[in-house]
Amino acid sequence: MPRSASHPARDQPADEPATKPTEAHVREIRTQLDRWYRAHRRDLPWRPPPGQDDAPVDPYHVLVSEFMLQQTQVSTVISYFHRFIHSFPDIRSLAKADEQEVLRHWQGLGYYRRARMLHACAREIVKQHESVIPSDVDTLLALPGIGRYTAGAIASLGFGRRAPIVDGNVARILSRIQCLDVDPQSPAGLRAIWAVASEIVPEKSPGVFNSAMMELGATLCTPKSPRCADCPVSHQCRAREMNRVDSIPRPRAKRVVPVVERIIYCIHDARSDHWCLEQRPPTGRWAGMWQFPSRELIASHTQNHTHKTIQFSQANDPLDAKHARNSRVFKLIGGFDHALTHRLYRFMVVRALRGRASQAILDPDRPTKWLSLDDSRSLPLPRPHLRVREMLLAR
DNA sequence: AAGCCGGGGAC
DNA sequence: GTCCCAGGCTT
Repeated sequence: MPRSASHPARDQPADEPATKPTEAHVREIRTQLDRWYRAHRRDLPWRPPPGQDDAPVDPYHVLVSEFMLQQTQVSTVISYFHRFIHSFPDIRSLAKADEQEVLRHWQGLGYYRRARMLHACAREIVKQHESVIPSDVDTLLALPGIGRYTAGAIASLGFGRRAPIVDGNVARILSRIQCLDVDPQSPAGLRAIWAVASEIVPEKSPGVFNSAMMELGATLCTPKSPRCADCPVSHQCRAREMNRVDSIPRPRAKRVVPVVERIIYCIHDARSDHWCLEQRPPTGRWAGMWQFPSRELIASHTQNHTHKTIQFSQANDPLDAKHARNSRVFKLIGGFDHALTHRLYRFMVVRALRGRASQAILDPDRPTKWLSLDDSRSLPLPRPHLRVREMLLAR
């Protein structure tokens, strides 16, 4: 790319933003960030012990933690990580585990495809790589569930390889440091950010540097109200210099959230004190997990959902909600909302006695099991159905 | 390029 | 209530 002849002083083409920090800035950012991180970092179970930041870590721990940390905050992951490593201490034990058992350890964490991907990834490593986790980015990228962020994280944090990473934190920090007014979600924005990340990651202790970037984003350089006064690289931050920290990166566009009304049938066999659970299909939301039979109450629609009380629309399900409220077979026992990122579920919970009417609810294409509430703990259930089970146990 | 996929922490 | 998080896969 030729430099602009009309701006000979600039070190960037005139038609592009300044995407490369100067060498002096890069040196200072690395130095300050390293010093700050070693002094202030949190102690996390997949990291080396405090004060031993350059000590080797188990790449398997990095692998598991990075899968769990995709789109998930550190504080949420910690307890799941401990239980997971306790049950599956190494790549072989994970590879030979039953998928339902892996899902059960993921229960409540969300984005359940990650669990199945991690399981498939472990099996692939055992099969293709003699149970040794690959250390180079390209080999890692070929494994299921590993994209360029996770590949770079495993290579740098787990093996000390020089590899850039860009997650939500790094994207925000680099946007601010370079004052990049781009959409960090867009391909163009991501290209620019990855380019900066590639320049800035050092040869020496790249894992410490990458961890430091994410730590900074999680604790100081937050989306709102960043604590610039405490930031080790505030003097290298162009957004700070331009007084644009609050507008970079640009907030993403908000979306309308559809409301989905569903009815959950807790079908009880009084003789055995067993309850009916059905398995969800192998794809889509909560894939492969088990639930109390649930059916849509009304077609999804968007609406203002600010009311506190559960108000259900006119039912069009086969049994009719009015019937469900009043009959001897069906009894309304509660309702609650469950918010996902792109949907709001409004659940009505009904207890049903096992019989012909309740049998009509079941989808013949879905596997079912009749279990005591206690025994149902052996199955992976989505969060709303964990809640339903607690409702039944409390009765 | 856009949609899909959970749940919760922090405010 | 809001925003968004140690993203990747599918279409």
